[in-house]
Amino acid sequence: MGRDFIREAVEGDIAPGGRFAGVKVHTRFPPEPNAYLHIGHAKALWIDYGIAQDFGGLFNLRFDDTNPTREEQEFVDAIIEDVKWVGANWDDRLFFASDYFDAIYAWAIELIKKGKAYVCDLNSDLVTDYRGTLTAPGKDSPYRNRSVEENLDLFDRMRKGEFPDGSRTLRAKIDMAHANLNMRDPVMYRILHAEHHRQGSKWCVYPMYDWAHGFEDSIEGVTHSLCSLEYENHRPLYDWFIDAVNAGRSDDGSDAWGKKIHHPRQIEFARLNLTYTMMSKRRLIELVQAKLVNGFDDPRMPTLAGLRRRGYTPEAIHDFCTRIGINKTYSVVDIGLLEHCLREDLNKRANRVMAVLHPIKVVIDNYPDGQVDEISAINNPEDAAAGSRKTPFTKVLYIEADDFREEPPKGFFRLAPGREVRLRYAYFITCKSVVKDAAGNVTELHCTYDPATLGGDAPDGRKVKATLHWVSAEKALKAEVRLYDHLFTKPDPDDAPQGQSWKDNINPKSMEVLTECYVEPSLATAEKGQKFQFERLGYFCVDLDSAPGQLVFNRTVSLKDSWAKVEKKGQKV
RNA sequence: UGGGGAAUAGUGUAACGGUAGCACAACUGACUCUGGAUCAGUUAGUUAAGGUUCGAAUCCUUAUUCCCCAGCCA
Repeated sequence: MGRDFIREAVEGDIAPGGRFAGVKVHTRFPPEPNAYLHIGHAKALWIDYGIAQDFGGLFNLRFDDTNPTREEQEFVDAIIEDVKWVGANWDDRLFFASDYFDAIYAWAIELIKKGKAYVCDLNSDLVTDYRGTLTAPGKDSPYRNRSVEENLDLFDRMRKGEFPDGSRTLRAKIDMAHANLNMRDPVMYRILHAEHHRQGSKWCVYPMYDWAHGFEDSIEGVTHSLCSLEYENHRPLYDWFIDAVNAGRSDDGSDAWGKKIHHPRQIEFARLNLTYTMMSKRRLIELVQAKLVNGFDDPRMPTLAGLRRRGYTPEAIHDFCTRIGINKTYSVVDIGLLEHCLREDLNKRANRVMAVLHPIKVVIDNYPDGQVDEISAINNPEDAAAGSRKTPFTKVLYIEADDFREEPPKGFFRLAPGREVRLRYAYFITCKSVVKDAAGNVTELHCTYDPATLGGDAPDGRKVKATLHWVSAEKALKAEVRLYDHLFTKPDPDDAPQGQSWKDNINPKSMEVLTECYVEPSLATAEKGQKFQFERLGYFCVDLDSAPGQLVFNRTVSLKDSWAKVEKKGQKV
């Protein structure tokens, strides 16, 4: 019960009498190494890997590197790191489509010999012309009926590099009038005099994805080729190619062409879309190249590298992938769900610390000069094992500027002239007076504290309505904090008026850098990537740019802020 | 106007002829040394019209809407 449609199909396939009865379930994640992985890939990855796990099967990581003009080693390395980080385990099954080029080439020769493929001299434009349209049938290439011998000779010379790029292709002989355009004599090989990141200059012809992909899965024994919806129209072609090779072959290998090759089953599902997010690889590359973000691992990017740097955890991503489910319906998931999964995970594991992002100075007038109280603070109320720590309290402190209002609006519980509040784990303080600069801005608060309230409770039982976070002005560490917001201002970045584009919807305030922040001294030894909850503010992690004495934090996600909601509502009225 | 898919609260997803459920969001309230967390509750849905059936989100028919396909990209 509650099983997704793919798992149901797999279950049927491996059941007695099923297509793969008695066979071990085998899946794969087949990225093209031409960009960084994003959260949408994590969904696909988690489906592929999760199904292999659930059925006690095998999972491969395979790079689909059939186009040397856009693939690079940099992306291979980045993808491996990302897949590892997400937590999918391919054991020793890391493969490259390019390692199968010889086998795939041999099958192409076989199809030529079987009269099912031919060398076509039409150039790119003419191939398009001959293909017809969605509603009109195409027409046969004039080269469609070349002899097997001529095709073999020409294809061999294509491989040897005798012809320039684009001058000829090897095509499958299917049906130029087919209602499915993918079946109108698709190109199997194109001539490309390009250096391949693994094959060097060995090849002058490269297989097209459609021709190669089914064989890659076949070679690896993949039972279930899971992919996104746009490949649904291609499935009949993959089946045709495998069937074409298997024609003249038998299970025991006694037929003319030998033994049949494995025929995987492809199942398609809808790719992930997120509100306020762009998932197109092309556009993510564009954002990076146009320097609209600071690289693929910019914490605002939906790339796995970006999410990791932002402070996301693999566990939050797993939870998210599980919750969104699998289907064939176009859908856009609320990014709030991703953030919810993150908060839920971080709430359990991130230690609490105090940090003041927009400091305002507080002087405790009746607190002895030079005195330091080591205040005991709980590291994580959700995890008793996390223990506690000491944090210094002194006469001069910083609190959040937003936690004080000279004229508090209705519903504001925090500090105001004459009001008493609690400083978390420390003392009750009462605001006595305010110091302003020439422009009338509040620069300093003078308060008194009640020594009897050490630890945060009043012996006389009196209550306060607010608890504020604070740091010692003298002992705190100065830090840089980067606040992030959605990269786009609209739930659908493509929602732009006539004449404008998605780029006009980029959020100009997606990053705010605060350089005057103060964090409690216990953070001096925080390591890159380490995650914390800054009490009452949100979850933060130490950025890659951080250095000892030069701490830099990223805001991963804010805490839910019900006061902000109340205040907002008050403004509307 | 060709072919291939898909339609369930605002969003995502269950229900496989038998009480339309869950999660996120939103809104109430309780509790709280984080206006956090937690807990309790509320609002809100089967694209439409016919048909089959004791009974339909589910089966049939028709319509509507949305997505994908005319790279020598993947």
